[in-house]
Amino acid sequence: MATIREIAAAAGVSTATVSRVVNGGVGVEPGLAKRVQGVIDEFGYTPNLVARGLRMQATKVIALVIADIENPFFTSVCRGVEDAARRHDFSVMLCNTDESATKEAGYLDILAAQSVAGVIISAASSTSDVTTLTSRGISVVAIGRKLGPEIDCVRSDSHAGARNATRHLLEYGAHRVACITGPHGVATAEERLEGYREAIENARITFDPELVEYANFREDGSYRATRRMLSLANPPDAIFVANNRMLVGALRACREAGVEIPNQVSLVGFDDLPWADLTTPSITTLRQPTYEIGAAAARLLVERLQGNREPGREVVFQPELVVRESSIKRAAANFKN
Amino acid sequence: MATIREIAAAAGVSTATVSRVVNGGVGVEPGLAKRVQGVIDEFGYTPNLVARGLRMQATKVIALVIADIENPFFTSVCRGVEDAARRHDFSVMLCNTDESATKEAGYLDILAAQSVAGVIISAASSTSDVTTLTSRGISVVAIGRKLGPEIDCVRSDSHAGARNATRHLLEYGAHRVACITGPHGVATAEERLEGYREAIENARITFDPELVEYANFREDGSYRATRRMLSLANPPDAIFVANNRMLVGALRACREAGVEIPNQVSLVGFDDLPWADLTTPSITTLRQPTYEIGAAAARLLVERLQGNREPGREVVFQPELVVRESSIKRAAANFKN
DNA sequence: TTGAAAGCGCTAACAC
DNA sequence: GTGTTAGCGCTTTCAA
Repeated sequence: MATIREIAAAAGVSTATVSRVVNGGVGVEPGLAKRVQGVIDEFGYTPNLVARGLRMQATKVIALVIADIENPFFTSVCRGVEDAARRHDFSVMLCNTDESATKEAGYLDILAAQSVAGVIISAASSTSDVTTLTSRGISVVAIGRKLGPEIDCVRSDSHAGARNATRHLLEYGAHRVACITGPHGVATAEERLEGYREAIENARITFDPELVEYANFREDGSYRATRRMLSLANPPDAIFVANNRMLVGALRACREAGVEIPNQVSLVGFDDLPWADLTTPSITTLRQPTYEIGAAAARLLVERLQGNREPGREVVFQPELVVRESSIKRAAANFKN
Repeated sequence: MATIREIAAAAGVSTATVSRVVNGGVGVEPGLAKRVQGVIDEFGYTPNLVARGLRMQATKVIALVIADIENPFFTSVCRGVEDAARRHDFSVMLCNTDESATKEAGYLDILAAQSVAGVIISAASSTSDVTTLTSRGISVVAIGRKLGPEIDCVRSDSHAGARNATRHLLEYGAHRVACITGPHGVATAEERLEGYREAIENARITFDPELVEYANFREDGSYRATRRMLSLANPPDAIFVANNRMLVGALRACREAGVEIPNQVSLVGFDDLPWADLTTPSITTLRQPTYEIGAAAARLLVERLQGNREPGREVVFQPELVVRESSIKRAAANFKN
């Protein structure tokens, strides 16, 4: 691989001139620039990004740290980030923490040591510590929840979404609504539970702890939770499930138990699914603008990298309730019509 | 952020000694090593990976270049790669090419310039050129198809899988089997079509070009293809769909057309889906060991990085036909029982 | 066993 | 407008 020195030698100029040409050619006499560019093309020279990174103390890489790469929510966010980043010549390094605080901390160390330009993070838990990054001047944008007063954040309104979904279930004929939420200490999980609880209390229904379970945001967690709830002496007639992968587990548990959806148990999930309209019954979900969330996060980050020094900004999206068949009990639906 | 010089100064030793301690402490007197380590811990020093990368002309990063991050196949492969890579202290940089040769070429340039240790690539098309990487001594492992005699490859047997799936459809009562495959020039797409064709010809059925369509490996492509086929004067009574995202499109088109599955049209998809058992009817698919494919690719790559110089190796997995409801016509099923 | 010093490839003062 | 040169932080001869 050619280095800048070889190009300089071949073109009969200094490395500084080559560097200038590579970086836009400002302050280089056009004729010379053209000649140098010719040599660059001829050799197929590309600047060594590692050397440039060392010299500049910054790279053109932004990292995206997500909790679960197998969740369509995050992959869509990722596309949003990537498209926006590319427009500003950043490449995106994706790190998957598997919802583990340890893995997350490991990645943050590596990212800091790699001098990434900035980090977009969907923090694993409330104990997540991004000072590793911020203390070295690496900009951070949070997805999902606020990490601090000075850290930009893009999120959707989990609280309102959960409240609306639960109210919807109650309005459409459910009397005993359960909630399966994510892990303790995870902001989105807690907020969604809180929204559920608020809707329950607004409806003057006594909150029943038996109908609430913290699970792991994966299929297996909600599968077990749903099985338990269905075997209760007084089982729920509706379940609000706090993310999309858990919805799959709940659906599977209902199927296996021979429980009819929505007539015996209604179902609403948080986060849409690409196939939510293809099941029988189709699934009512809270849709979030996933791509836009990613794009907004990247935009905020790029602005920081371009020198923006405003205090921590926050972009909040409203989830949209997409009503499908899984939440409309027959009797209630008839009643409504 | 502390540098090696500051640590050296604080410990009263040379940077060489600090470097030795950081890298395992061989050849350093144990007492000294301990003292230096104390200072390192006290300062929270972590070596600058960019500087190390420049000096070593190699980083501890491997890149995974995939065609479609929204495809569960790739995300699962990704997890396999990541877990295997982490065990050898590599971090994984994920690049999504969107099935675009241009994006792919751009990423390969960047990766080369970043001196990544190695690249695992699911090449976008047959024109993919990895010499950018190999000419700089960067090891490459291909996923999906062989990129050259010296390049390791991990793939599943698309040809056999497609043949089996098509034969299965014919055995279970279909007479006019269609095939929706991926883009022209994409190896997996061509091989799956070829396997389909072989099964058709083995069954002494005349190959009908009307029943074959190249689409884009996404929902919308197969949606359009399915609509066209269903409106044919002599429509198919079964469709073999060459990947999982396209299966969704086919399913949706059948639903909208009011076509009953499997009795009017049977369906089989290549690649399993996390929810293939949850639709009504459930979907017959060819399951590939996705996680293992990723893990195997990472293993091959790490071996190369550790000095393995064998000629190009190939690991081939056999897809498993998971028969569910979408491919068993009622009459035929009765007949079989 | 330890240290001095060169140099990885690049950019940006600064000098001309 | 162009060149000289220092130095980013690290590893690694080589000498002591």
